Amino acid sequence: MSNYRLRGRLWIEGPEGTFLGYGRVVLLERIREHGSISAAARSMEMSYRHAWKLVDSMNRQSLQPVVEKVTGGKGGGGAKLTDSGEKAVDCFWSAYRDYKTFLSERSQQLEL
Amino acid sequence: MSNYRLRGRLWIEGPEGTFLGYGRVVLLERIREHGSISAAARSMEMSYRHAWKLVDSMNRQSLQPVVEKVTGGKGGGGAKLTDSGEKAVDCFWSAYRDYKTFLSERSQQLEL
DNA sequence: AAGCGTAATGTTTGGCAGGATATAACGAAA
DNA sequence: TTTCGTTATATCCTGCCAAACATTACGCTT
Repeated sequence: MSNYRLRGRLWIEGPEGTFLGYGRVVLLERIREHGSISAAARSMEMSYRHAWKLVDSMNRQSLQPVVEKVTGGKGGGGAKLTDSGEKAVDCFWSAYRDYKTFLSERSQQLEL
Repeated sequence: MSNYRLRGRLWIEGPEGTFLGYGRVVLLERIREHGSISAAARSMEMSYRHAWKLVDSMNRQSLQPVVEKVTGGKGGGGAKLTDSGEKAVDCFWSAYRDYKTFLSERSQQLEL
């Protein structure tokens, strides 16, 4: 067995650059779990501002928004993952799994 | 056809982190072409310092050095790609080709 | 009307990777 | 012994991006 292994990063590119990546998808799942961008950000030690920008970027690049947001109101508002968001999450994880498989298999064939 | 496509980065990881990546391999090829680290760096608008560090990192992580260096002497010295370096370059490009193919094929299957 | 916690957005700060700069060591060739 | 362009290495400088901080808007609840 070799000292070396193949590694990489994967993302889905949209009109404005990155649409979905590992961190973005985890953020979406946290939003689903916590019901707000701010709670999701806190839960993963990300600044609210950064989280908000990521959500904004994803929504801008998606025909249907991935996250629906309510500002003001009971509890100050919140955010929820849309059906389109769920689909995006699934789509990314599916590609991510295949990608991990590829890296793992191709790693064995490294000749050095 | 979708507005989205899969993109990624690929590298070969060694004991100290990145061993070979796209930029590093191009640097190795430039060294083969120009016969010195400094000329190679100039040719790709990379600082000598940066290029030197990359070569040093690759050599440290390889059983056999990928680049042999001569300091002083005719023309001030120089550097050449070793057989081991050639093999490393080939190995990376081979994996890179497969990676590109994977990304391209998997991109078509994106459902969003 | 006041309070609450969130969304939304602007401004400032800080960390650090890489570039720029400087200088020494090197050794063949003239 | 001088010259030359390279390798080798330390130190300073800078541009960028994320984090930190600050503020406003919002609308339901009480």
